[in-house]
Amino acid sequence: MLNINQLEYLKTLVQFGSFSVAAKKLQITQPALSLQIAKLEKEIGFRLLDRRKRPLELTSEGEVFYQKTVDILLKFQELNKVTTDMGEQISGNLKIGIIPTLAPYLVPMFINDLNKNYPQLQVEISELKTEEIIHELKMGNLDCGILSTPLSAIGIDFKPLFYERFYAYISPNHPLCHTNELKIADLNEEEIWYLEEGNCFQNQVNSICKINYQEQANQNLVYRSNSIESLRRIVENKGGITFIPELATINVSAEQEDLIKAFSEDQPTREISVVTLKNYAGERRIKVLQDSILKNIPQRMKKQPTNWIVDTNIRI
Amino acid sequence: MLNINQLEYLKTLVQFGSFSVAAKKLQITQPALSLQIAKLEKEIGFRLLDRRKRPLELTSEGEVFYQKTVDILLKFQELNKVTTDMGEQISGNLKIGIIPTLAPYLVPMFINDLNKNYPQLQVEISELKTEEIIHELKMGNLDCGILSTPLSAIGIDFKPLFYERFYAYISPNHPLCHTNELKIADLNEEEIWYLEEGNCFQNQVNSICKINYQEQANQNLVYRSNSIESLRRIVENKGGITFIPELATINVSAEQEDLIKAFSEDQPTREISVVTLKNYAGERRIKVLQDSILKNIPQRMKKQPTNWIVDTNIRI
DNA sequence: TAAAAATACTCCATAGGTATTTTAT
DNA sequence: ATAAAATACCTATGGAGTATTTTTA
Repeated sequence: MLNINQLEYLKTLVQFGSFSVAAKKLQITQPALSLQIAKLEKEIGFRLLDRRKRPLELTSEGEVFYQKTVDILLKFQELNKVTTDMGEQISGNLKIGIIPTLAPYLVPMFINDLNKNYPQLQVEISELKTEEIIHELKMGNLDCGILSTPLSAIGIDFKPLFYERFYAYISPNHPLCHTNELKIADLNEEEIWYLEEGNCFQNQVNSICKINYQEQANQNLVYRSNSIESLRRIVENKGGITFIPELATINVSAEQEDLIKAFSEDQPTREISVVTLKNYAGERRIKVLQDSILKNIPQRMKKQPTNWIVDTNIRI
Repeated sequence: MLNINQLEYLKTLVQFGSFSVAAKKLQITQPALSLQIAKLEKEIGFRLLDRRKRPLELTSEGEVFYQKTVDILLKFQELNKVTTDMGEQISGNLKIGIIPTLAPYLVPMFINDLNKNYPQLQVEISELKTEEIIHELKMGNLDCGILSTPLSAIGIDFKPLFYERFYAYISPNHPLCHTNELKIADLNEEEIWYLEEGNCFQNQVNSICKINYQEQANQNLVYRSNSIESLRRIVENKGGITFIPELATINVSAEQEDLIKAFSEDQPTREISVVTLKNYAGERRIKVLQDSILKNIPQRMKKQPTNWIVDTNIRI
């Protein structure tokens, strides 16, 4: 008789493309995994995987079976959420995906509070880009994501949490460092350091500056980073300008403080939301997360600004 | 660790409202069932059922859990259909619900052919009314239904199979038995024998005759039957008229033949379809059923008539 | 030839059985 | 008082482990 474990095993196996690697992830031995997959294949009467390929590949029938498998496991997780969500105190685990331009600043703000108030709740945080978060949500590998919205992806719901302004971070050697009235139009895009493509923060910066991506070969350093902190260091050491989000302006040294410049008018802002699958069954734990975050961020960031909310341009 | 069997057990237990009855249906002993449900409850941390009620009742948390359970079991059946649908020859089982005004005439026409050509396919047929068929489909207890359409029910697909005319069945003592030009308007609704309410055939008869239901107390016999055959016997013995569907006009004795009267103009017709859940995973076995039926019914019934297709007035 | 998957076997957890007691109408 | 559910205990199937061989990139 077909069982849930076998499906779980199949999913992991397909995800990692190797019996031994998947077995390790599943915390069982490789022979145990081989055996269960073999049993599953015998039960259903056809081969799920082509063992000659490395990494392993699904057969065409296996492909269909695998899709249904992912479906079922999702439903199963829903069931588990329902049960843990019903207990007296929130328990179980909460897997959160957070975009890299937010994670290092936001996580320290709420995580201790959350852990302290809900000691039974096992929190797992992964830094992932928006697309990755959506994908992992749909695969049932995450409970929720914290990322910038609006965003249109089928089967996904989002609830705005707070609003975060964009700031400029300007080298002390740069003339704009001393201006009082910084405007977007004053920025020279040749002097700006960028995040690697695929970060939604960067999409937004492009849209703010109306840049069409093209590699700038006229600089002697091209450094596309995934982290705001890296760019900040570059600006400090090599000059130039970068964009930083509001949460990155909190708890900085006095010298760094001097390099942070708000825009004087028409301040660009990004909306940060919690996203889940539609019909996600763990409402209560999401509420708890939301509350914990809102309790620990500056008051002013909670209300929707009337000015410029920069779209993410993400349509999945 | 929560497993599929336990969910299957829960579903059956809720369905039958008794441990001992459900255990029997599940082909296990009552203690085995009690134990598994107890384990399940321990695992999830709350009581699923109120044992003090008889029949057993779900607790309020149990209600939520049960809904998800039905969901999962449906998905699981999908998976099983996928696998059996993929094998060389069609195998597994096919649970069909057929409305009572169709079943006794249609089933004998195709069942031998189907069994002979697909010996590996275990066919289970239940006579059920339309609403029951829809409900059982949604509960995952049926693969498909054969009933009269059009019908609007969310999550349900239907494919027309054939078209069946309504005939009058008239007592030999009745003057209309000898007319050549029978019209709907000639019928006196006081003389007509009816099926019990809830049969879609009866809805259609009402609509044909433009009757608004009201118990006719002026007769010395009120007999609301669930079967066409019963009404036919009544007409033969007590006189009067009833409606019969076209398939009930085939393979009848010479005497009965004489009592069957077609309507001379504007012949009312019902559309018969195969219904499944949307996204039903066993497409191939449904195709096989369809082909077997179409192969064995009169050629003329297969083409959509231009005249009067009577609506079922079923909106679920 | 080295890493990965399959096979052989051993062990133990647990689902399910029988017998019996407890509970509820 | 009787029927239904829970409990106690036993058995056996099968999942997971270790050791080893076979496969294939």
